[in-house]
Amino acid sequence: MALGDLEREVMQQLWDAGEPLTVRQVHERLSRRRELAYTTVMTVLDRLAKKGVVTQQKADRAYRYAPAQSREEMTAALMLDALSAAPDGVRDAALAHFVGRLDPSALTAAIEAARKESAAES
Amino acid sequence: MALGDLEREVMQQLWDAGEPLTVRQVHERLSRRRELAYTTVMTVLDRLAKKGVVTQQKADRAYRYAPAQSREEMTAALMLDALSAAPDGVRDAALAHFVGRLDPSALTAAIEAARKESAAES
DNA sequence: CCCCTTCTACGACGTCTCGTAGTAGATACT
DNA sequence: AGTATCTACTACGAGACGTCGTAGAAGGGG
Repeated sequence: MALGDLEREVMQQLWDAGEPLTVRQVHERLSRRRELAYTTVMTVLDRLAKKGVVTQQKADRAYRYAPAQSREEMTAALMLDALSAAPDGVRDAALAHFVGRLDPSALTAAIEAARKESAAES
Repeated sequence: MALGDLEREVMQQLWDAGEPLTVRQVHERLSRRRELAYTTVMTVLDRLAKKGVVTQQKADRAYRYAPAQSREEMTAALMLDALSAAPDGVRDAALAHFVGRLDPSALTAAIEAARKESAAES
């Protein structure tokens, strides 16, 4: 599920908003930085919905769009995709390469956070 | 640097071979499973070279193609790309999500391997 | 009741990437 | 000289994406 540039910008707005947005709202926010037709935003939101990365809820007469996943979840999912693209024998080595390239303190912090997370959910 | 299906298959052959291959050699290997024109393989290798994921060395009169990176390195790089696509504030949480979704024993094994690796290179 | 605004639905077009391949031209072996 | 082998260049169809336009439903104000 690779997103295009504009698609990413739109997701950005949805995530930043923290609540479902209408096409008009997204269009307004994007219009602060660049000129875009209303229908362009609509098309992009529609495509994102068809891809399943945003959800559509009818409220009043306008649809409201919300991300299907948090930024963290989507990012983690993309990383997992990249990892699982490697054939079985290579996956461990690839993971080792990856962690080797991380800031060690960031890694331990992440492990700690993940541990807390899983403890909290049970 | 997202690769297409055929591009991935070609990379697979190059990695499996462990040595630089000519267009003809790659073509032969791929032909065992599917029918493909020689020039198709050539085009793909050329595109991969232009993307920088394989290197071209002239040997005799035929080019020989070799992966620019190992499978592990490329996979790790892709994971890092996915991670750095997240804005600063989200990156830590994304990493936590990622490690939370890994098999813990795979993770500790990877950390161990990475530690050994960095110790060896110094 | 009719018009204007607001939304969605659907189609369209240009550009890029990718899979797929043909043809032309260089080069070398026989 | 003729044939095989390689690279270079071009091409084309499909699909993704950025970008919009138009048509048509639906509600609010006069």
